[in-house]
Amino acid sequence: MTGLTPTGRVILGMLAYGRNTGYEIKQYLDKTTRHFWAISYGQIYPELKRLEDQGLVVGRSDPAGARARTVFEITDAGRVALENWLGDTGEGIWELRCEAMLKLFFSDETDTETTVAQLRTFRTQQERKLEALRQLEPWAREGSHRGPYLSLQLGLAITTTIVNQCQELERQLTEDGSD
Amino acid sequence: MTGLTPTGRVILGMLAYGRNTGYEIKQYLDKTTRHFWAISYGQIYPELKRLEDQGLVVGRSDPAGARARTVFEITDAGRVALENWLGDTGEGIWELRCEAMLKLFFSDETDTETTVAQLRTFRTQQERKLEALRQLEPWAREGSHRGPYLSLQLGLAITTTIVNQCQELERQLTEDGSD
DNA sequence: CAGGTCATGTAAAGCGTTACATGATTTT
DNA sequence: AAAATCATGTAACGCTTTACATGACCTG
Repeated sequence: MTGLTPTGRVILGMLAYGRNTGYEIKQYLDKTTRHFWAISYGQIYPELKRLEDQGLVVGRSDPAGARARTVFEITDAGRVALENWLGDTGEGIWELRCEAMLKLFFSDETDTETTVAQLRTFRTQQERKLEALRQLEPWAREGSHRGPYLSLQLGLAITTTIVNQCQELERQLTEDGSD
Repeated sequence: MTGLTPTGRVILGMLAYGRNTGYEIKQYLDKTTRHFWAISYGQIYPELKRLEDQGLVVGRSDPAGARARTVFEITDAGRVALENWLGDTGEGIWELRCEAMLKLFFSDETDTETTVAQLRTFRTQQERKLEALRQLEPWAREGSHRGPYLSLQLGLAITTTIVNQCQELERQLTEDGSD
């Protein structure tokens, strides 16, 4: 009945949160949900069209001067679809794809120094993410929406743990390189 | 130069770890790397063929009775490719796709009870994962390989944090429902 | 006037899952 | 004899990224 794709759900949510052009959706998404749900222009524009075909959004041309611009709004049917999704307590998508963990898993095929170097690269990557999330904190706490702050807390907890655990593993590997 | 796809790298690693049929690779992978890197039969068999075309693995037919079976082995060139990958300290793939966090992010479009219910579903899912990881621990610790245990420690840390943070958020949401 | 940002879109390719199809062997 | 496990594979479909293409507007 829903027919709503994962991407469609994000877009509907973004529209409900007042982001109303494809461009603006992408900007906001890159700032916020990118850490746990990324999408690209290649999906956004076709999906907006599909959602309009389904009557879940309406777009009207609203050029800024000579620059083309289509402003979208969520419809009542769209709101119902969004609420249905948010209310569905079935298990949702959970996918982790971490090449660093894969390398760690296969690290018996290489030497300890290389593995430590891999861990450091991974930790640096995650520290950068952590920094980005931390800079988001004031904005999320002071905003009128509670959701972004809730999800940010989860993101911060996960990323902090990864950084710390990498450090711990680095320590383990550099310590007992003796036996 | 590499041409090695992400899936190809996993399979090469699995072969190096002594898993030598498509079926056995899938079994082992479902037991271990599934938590941070999943692949399906639909990728394994075609990829084994591609790797053979590239000279990175060799397969020979080794039927058990009348049951067809192809046993693969990693070649010297395959070992080189594997080591190149493991030695490459560039940043690897990191992708998280978490619908629960997405729902949390958009939770201002629904009521608090629904959000708490979502958190509980998510936590239950992660608790199940945690249990599966914990049952893997003795095997990983006592095995001849160190890598699986290292990556398991990371997996346990991440999943534990998710479970705890969900609990904390549930507490936050059920407490200050008063103001 | 150059560089950055706003804004929209498409095409091709790659990646991956799901569902299906088949059949032998082993365990209960 | 049924059920589980071993074992291999394909086809269709869907999702996503990357790269490309275009052009207007704004700021220094």
